Formats: sequence, C-alpha cells, structure tokens
Amino acid sequence: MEKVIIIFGPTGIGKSKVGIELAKKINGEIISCDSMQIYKNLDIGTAKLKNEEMDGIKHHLLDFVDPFEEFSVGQYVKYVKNTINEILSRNKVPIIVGGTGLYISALINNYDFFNVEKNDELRNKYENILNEKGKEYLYNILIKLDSKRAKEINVNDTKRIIRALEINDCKKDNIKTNKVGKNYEFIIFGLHEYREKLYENINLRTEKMFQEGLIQEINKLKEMGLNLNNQSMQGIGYKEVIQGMNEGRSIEEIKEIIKRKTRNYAKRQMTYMRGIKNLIWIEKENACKKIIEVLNDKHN
RNA sequence: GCCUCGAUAGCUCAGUCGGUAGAGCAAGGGACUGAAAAUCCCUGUGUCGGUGGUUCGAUUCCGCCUCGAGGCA
Repeated sequence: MEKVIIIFGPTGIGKSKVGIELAKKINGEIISCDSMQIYKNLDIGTAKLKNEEMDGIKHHLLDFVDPFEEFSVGQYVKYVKNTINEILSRNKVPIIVGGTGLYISALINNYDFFNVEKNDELRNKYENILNEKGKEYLYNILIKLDSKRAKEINVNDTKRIIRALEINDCKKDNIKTNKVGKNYEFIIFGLHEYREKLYENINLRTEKMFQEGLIQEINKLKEMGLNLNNQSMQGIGYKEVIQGMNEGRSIEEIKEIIKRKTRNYAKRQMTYMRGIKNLIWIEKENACKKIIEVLNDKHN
C-alpha cells in the first residue's frame, strides 16, 4: 500500500512549517486540509502561506474555490483522492497538512456520505418545519424515519437533524456510493504543544493579522459583494470583523473576540485529535526530526 | 460635606418577602458522515465588599466603615 502522511494539529501550532521541512527531506508535496484556505482572496484571515514561504514545495488544494461558492466535505474527499493519486504517480510522497478534522476523518475512514448532496429545497422545507413547529417536532420526524441516526444526534443539533432527514429522503433512489477502491496506508501525526504556549501563539498571530491588513482584506471582500451569508465569511476573523463593525465595536474589542474564538476552535481541534485512533503524537519541538524517526522505524 | 444607587462565580448580572444562591459568557471535558474556522452535549462552593447589631438563624433587615457610579453643594 502506498503511504500517505497526515500532519494534523490545532490552529496556530505551526503545521505548515513542519510540513514544508518534511516535504523537503522526503521528496514530498503538500496537500492542504483546511476548509477556509480553499477560498481565493481569503489570505490574511486564514493565515494562508505566501508563495515565497512555500520554499519551492508544491502545495495543493489551496486557493482554488471562489469565495461566493459553497464547498463541502464530499467535494474535498474527491479532490484529495485525485491529488493523492496524482502525486503518487509522480513518485512523490503526499503530505496532508491541516486542521479540519472532518475532512481528515472523511478521508481516512473512507466516508461516502451516501452520495447525497446538499439539497436546498429539502433543507428549506425542514427549516420551515423547524421554525413553525419547533425542534422537538423536527426531531420526532427523524425518529420515525431513522431512529438509529436520531439516537446519535441531540434534539438541539438541528443542523445535523436536517442533514439526516435530507439523507433519508434522497438515499433510497441513489444507493450507489462513491467509495474509491484504492486504499492507502495513512500515517497520521498529531502535533502537540502546551496549551499556554499555543494560546500565546494564537494571540500573537491574531495581532499579526491585523497588522498585515485584515480589515482592508475584509473591506475588499465586502466590496466584491460578500456578506455573512456566504460560507466563506463564516471563518473566524471574517465573521467577527463584519459583525463587530456592524455592532460598532472597537478594533480592540473585535481582536479579543477573535482571539477567544480561535482558542475555542483550537480546543475543539485537540478534542478531535484525541478521538483519532492510530494518531501518533509528536511534540512541536523538532517535530520534523521526530516524524522522520517514526517513519524510519516503520520502515525497518 | 450631603443625597441616591451599586458592591454576589474569572467577567456581565439575576435572586433570596430572613433558612448560606443561579443565568449568559469565559474555562475544562466530550461528540462529530456533504455549512465543520460550522453545530451540539456535559461540568457551577462562591469568606453573596468589611464590620457590629436584631434574630433560633443574615448574603437577604438595621447601623457604621471601605471602594465605585451619579447627583446636590
């Protein structure tokens, strides 16, 4: 089986650098796994690498979706698989670097999502039911249609309830899955850093984003016609700036909110990491060296 | 100097007609199958500002003190 390396870690830990260092040493190419860096024109707020920072290493799945477009895990999985195969065909090592847990688990567990795509009509229908009759009512519909799935979801998690209903409505006439036959050997590394240090990095990074012109970037995006309804504007930083300015908050206040939300997010990512079996924990210090040691051990 | 209003969880505040308290946010833990930087779940002992009094019992009522906000001089 062909090897695919994954480097997973919370925001602000410094995954990108580790990935590049590793790519240089093992003849690899980077595949980004980040639900916001996929978007064009979202650079500063997503802490996207600049070309010169890539240091000659090829990066994939960055900057390829229009910020007006919606994107989904299912699409990501198709793209990564193609990209992995393409890299392997050139006898290079694919190194997936990122922090979007669902995208990673979808890939390594080969989720097929029942081949049910987003269906606005159905979502609107259930959205209306939710607004008119309440979440208990909506949840009861799911219990009747798919009690097994219902048990896995909380009544309040209406987003998941609606998706479950959507799947239920669509999958019967579309049982075919898009599972790819090919299997890879995933070697998954999880970067670890002491929380205090990580949070400090997050604070510094947020300040840096503002210095580099986050506000200007967002003003430009707003001029393009983007607003809070766009999926791309749900990213941390973008959402808070737009909302904060609407509410008349000061820049300092907005910064603090962003730092806090980013910390919350990093914490959730760490929870996600703990849940991945086979994940090999690597201390942030000298991470690349340690990864190579593990890879060599596996070889022998 | 006088008057009024505050002082309760890390923060913002609710409440106890006297029987030692609870929300939101934060924090910590968890979940996660097409919005995932999203969404959701679980976890609340804190000299109820200090001090004296009334009372079987005070964070709650009364006096004084300290600090803060506002008003009048």
